[in-house]
Amino acid sequence: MAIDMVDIRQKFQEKQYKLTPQRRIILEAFVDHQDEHLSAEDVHTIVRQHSSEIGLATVYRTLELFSELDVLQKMDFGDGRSRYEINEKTTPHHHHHLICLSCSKVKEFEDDLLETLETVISRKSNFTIVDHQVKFYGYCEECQKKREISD
Amino acid sequence: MAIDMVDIRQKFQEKQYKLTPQRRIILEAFVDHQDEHLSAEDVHTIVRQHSSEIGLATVYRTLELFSELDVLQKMDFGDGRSRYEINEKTTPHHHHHLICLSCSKVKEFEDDLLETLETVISRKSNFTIVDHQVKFYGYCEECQKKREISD
DNA sequence: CTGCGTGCAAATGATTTGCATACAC
DNA sequence: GTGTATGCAAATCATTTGCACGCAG
Repeated sequence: MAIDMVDIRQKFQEKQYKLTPQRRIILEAFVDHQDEHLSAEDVHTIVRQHSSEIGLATVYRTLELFSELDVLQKMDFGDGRSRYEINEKTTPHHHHHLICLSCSKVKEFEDDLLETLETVISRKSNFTIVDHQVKFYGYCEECQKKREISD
Repeated sequence: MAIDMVDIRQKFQEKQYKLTPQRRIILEAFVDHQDEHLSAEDVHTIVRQHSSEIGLATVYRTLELFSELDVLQKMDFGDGRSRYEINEKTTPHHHHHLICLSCSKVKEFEDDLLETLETVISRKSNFTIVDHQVKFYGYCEECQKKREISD
């Protein structure tokens, strides 16, 4: 569940990156906010509370860096900003995102069914699939109830 | 294959929208560039060649309008700009996008398998699914060949 | 006519970048 | 020490918006 700090430290050494306090703090923010899909702004806000000043530009640069190192995964829910989450390399389970059209909350759904589809596509299209991203749009349980009331 | 102009004209009348030359021309751009996933800039460029000046702001407003009317479908391939394609309402087939990580070209893949997955999700998560978007990232046939050569 | 549509320029919002300073290794 | 990181402010890029004018119905 937790991040493998040893692994991360190693990746940093390999690439000659420095493990600065800012980078640690930003990483911490993700550990403290598991499964929350934080945006750069979100991270910046969180980080400012915990500690001193970290420039927004640094947050962006750090998020980019962690994405390259596969520590974080950059994702896009179509709300005009990039969001990030910890990349759990230990769990090969791809999870899909259920995006509520009403309250915009994002839930996750564990599933491996897509592997089948990938095989079909690879075969039919001669397209080598490396990764996929699936988003389902609809209405979450809470918003469905609200809708029933207001209708 | 072609757009149903009668249908579109009707939608416009219903909503009291005007079918201006600009709007026609922009629509034409999509007819002339089927399956090409045009961005606002793309449309603007295309349109400028064919005819006189159409402001970029107008292009944006028009694309937004057509999306609302379900004439176009707005999509996001993560390249920092929205892209649009004609919404073929006649074909209920959802097609998925295969995005090449090497040449960035986007191919399409027809498939209905996801309906199964939607049912599973709805049942397990109490999430009412309205729509989905699936993107597969990988390497297209051409780029695979190039890779073999350069490796 | 009349209000919706357009073009232009200016505003916005997320993200990036240049540069002088600061600090991890 | 030395080159990478950081913070700040300015730059960039896609998209949006305000406003006076133009034209489709």
